[in-house]
Amino acid sequence: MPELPEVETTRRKIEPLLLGRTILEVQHDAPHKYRDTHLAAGRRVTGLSRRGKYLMLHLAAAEAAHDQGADSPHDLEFIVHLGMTGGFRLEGGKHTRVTLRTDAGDLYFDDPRRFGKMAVVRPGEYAGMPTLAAMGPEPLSDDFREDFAALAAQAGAVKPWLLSQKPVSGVGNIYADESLWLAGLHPTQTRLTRDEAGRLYHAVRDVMGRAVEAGGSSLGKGEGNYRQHDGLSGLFQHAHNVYGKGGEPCPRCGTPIEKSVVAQRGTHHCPQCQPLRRETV
DNA sequence: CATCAATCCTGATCGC
DNA sequence: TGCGATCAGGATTGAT
Repeated sequence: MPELPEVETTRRKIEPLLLGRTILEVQHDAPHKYRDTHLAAGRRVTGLSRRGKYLMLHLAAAEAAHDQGADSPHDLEFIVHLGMTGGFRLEGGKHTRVTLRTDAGDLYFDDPRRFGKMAVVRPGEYAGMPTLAAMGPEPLSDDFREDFAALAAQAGAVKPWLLSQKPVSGVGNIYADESLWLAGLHPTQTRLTRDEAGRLYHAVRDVMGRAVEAGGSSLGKGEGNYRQHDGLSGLFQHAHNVYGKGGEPCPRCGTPIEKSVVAQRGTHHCPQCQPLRRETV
């Protein structure tokens, strides 16, 4: 399930395949999921960026001057969300949903469960994408500061709060569980103290930083799992401490990891290391 | 406004 | 071994 580290890895991997290329055509059969992607035809990719779990191809007129190095101005953004199972491939297959035809070859978007979405918009016009419009700071940027403690002090259950993308961007189910374990916080803890918020801040940065370095997490053997465009796996799944490890001993204290459901998501935590602090009213 | 549940999807896995 | 039921979950929408 692509979260920030997987999307960032995807960005880095497909950048050399798309940068400077002209998109000739975008083929698909689901206009509702891939809105206005026909507008990309005839435009050149001048850069690839990422915001949270969203990938953006910067598009400019094909005849615009070819700047070297820095990203040149663009007048359209081709936004891609990988959903649960989306990913780019060098060859088409059974689950190819979108084909990007370029002047330097084709790139295929595979998405078995069809949760992925695309849209072409004017830069920054995210009215139709409320989560992107209200996106919190990048966890690995200087915009993410410990002053998020002020927000955390007012927050409801901490895991759903993280998953909302508002306090910080790019955290999904896997990295929420891993960050909360590292911070020693119960998934349903509310109204974090300053100390708790500080621990969570550092845990999110640590987990996300290491996961990006590892190329993200690749889980399971099935087709629907995250892979890089060349079929390579990320490595961070080997560093998971709690996700997918219900019943196994906590790496820190040996207590069996508990599996539960929080906010309709499979949730893993150590009852010993991550106790729920009762509100003292 | 905040919280919660339903919805979209289909391959993998589980239970009998 | 087969087959139906269940699980997985990010973002959005609708309900409370």
